Amino acid sequence: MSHDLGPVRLLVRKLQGYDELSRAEVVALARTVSSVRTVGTDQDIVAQGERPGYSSLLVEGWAARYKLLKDGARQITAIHVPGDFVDLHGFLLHELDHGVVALCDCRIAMAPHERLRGITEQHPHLGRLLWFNTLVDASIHREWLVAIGRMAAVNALAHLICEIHTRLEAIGLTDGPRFDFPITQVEVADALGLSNVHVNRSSQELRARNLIRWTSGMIEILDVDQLKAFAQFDPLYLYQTREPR
Amino acid sequence: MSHDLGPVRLLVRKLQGYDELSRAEVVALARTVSSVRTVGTDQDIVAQGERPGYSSLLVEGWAARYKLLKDGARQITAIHVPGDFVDLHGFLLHELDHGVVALCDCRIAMAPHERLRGITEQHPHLGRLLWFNTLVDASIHREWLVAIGRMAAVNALAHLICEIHTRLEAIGLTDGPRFDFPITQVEVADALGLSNVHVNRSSQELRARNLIRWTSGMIEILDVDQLKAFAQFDPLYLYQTREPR
DNA sequence: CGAGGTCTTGAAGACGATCAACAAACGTGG
DNA sequence: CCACGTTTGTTGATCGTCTTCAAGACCTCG
Repeated sequence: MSHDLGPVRLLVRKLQGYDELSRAEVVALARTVSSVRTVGTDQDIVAQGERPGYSSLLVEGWAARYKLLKDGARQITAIHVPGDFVDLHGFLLHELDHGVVALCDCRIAMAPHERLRGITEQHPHLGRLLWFNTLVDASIHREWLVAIGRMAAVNALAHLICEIHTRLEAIGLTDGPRFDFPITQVEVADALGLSNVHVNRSSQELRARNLIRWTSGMIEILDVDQLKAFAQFDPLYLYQTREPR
Repeated sequence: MSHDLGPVRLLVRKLQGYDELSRAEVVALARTVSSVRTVGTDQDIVAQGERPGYSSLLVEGWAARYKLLKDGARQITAIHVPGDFVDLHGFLLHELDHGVVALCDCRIAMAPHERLRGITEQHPHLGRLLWFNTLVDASIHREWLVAIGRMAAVNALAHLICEIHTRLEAIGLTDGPRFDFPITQVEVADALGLSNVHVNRSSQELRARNLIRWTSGMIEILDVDQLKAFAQFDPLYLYQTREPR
């Protein structure tokens, strides 16, 4: 059943981790998505202030939501991996308060807002799962607020690594404790509200503590339990539990 | 029409700022809310990890979502004012990843989750507006990430003051540039990821610049335009525009 | 009037930023 | 396959914002 779903394959897999999906719902979801396009590294998938008539589903590649300050500083507010909608909230918000950039070459599927609205009318349960999906985004925002606001840089970095690993695991994109991490230290810095220099030194500390290995676009967690403890990482906020929603 | 709505009065007013509400929808909303209870200052409205069968609507008073770290540090991830659902997301998330505390004496109305589910089944448009409401929460989270991650303390504080003023204005709880601000500097510090000492000094700077007056639980903005410029405050992220959703 | 919370102030120190330079890795074209 | 330029990662030195600790002033409410 997980074959041949095309662009929605990983999304379906992720949603099935939240609640059971009926066959009709899977079909409805697959029908919601139209064409697929590609976006190159560092290109905007959606620009800030834009009003796209569709939401973008990340099929392949990594992306980030970001906001710019007047002095050019950038804050990344979310990191997205395959199976994530990068702007499902655009369906109801209409005008986006942030941009979305491709962190590496991406394949994007488009879900027209009128069809999403159709789901809320004809498939209330599936509609609730999409709503749920945006609630997990918000939950991740809150966790990042804690990391950025109250944790030391090293611990926040460890936390981010735990989170990404856990999210990739849910869609089958990990190789045990190892996973592709195709983004730069500058981008991590913009996500954690730090300077690139300090991210570099923090990552060195994690390596010196033998918690991770991080080379050429790939991270390996050497001691999962210790890293989680160091980061005070509790995966509850990712809500990867199957319950009737 | 805005009289006699009881506990949902301010919520209805806020939602009407997002989109038109039909009479039937207002009635459905009013019927969703059952009893009202009171919660005293510093008491938990919802405890972290709880699974309440209802969502809490703040009728009167201020509240905050927060998370605690092991060393006792607290990060406030959202500040709520009357008319806000403090945990509408609990409807679908079930277990809360954070606590909610009353910042002053509060009156809380309860919306059972089964009735909220009924709204998504029988009133899809109203359901979308509730979804929308949680999307604005998430948008505020993102803006806070920017403030905490990339702005200097003084500017972040100014930004928070602009936000609260704008949100209170939408529900008619401002007196021109003045509004009740019934929370302590410690609580502001926990929201901005700062120490209370630094919040104190930052607030002094805002006062020295003649941007605000802040005395005995009340703030007055002395120069709205200058304060907004200083905070780089753009209210778009609050989505106070009426559009078909 | 007293007590506890809140605000304010000062001094010292830490964490992270900034600036600048260099090394390593990568991709591209010759 | 190598040469080259560009991006990314790394290091050192200095600086600044914010934290911590501690004490005192203020204020509010019983």
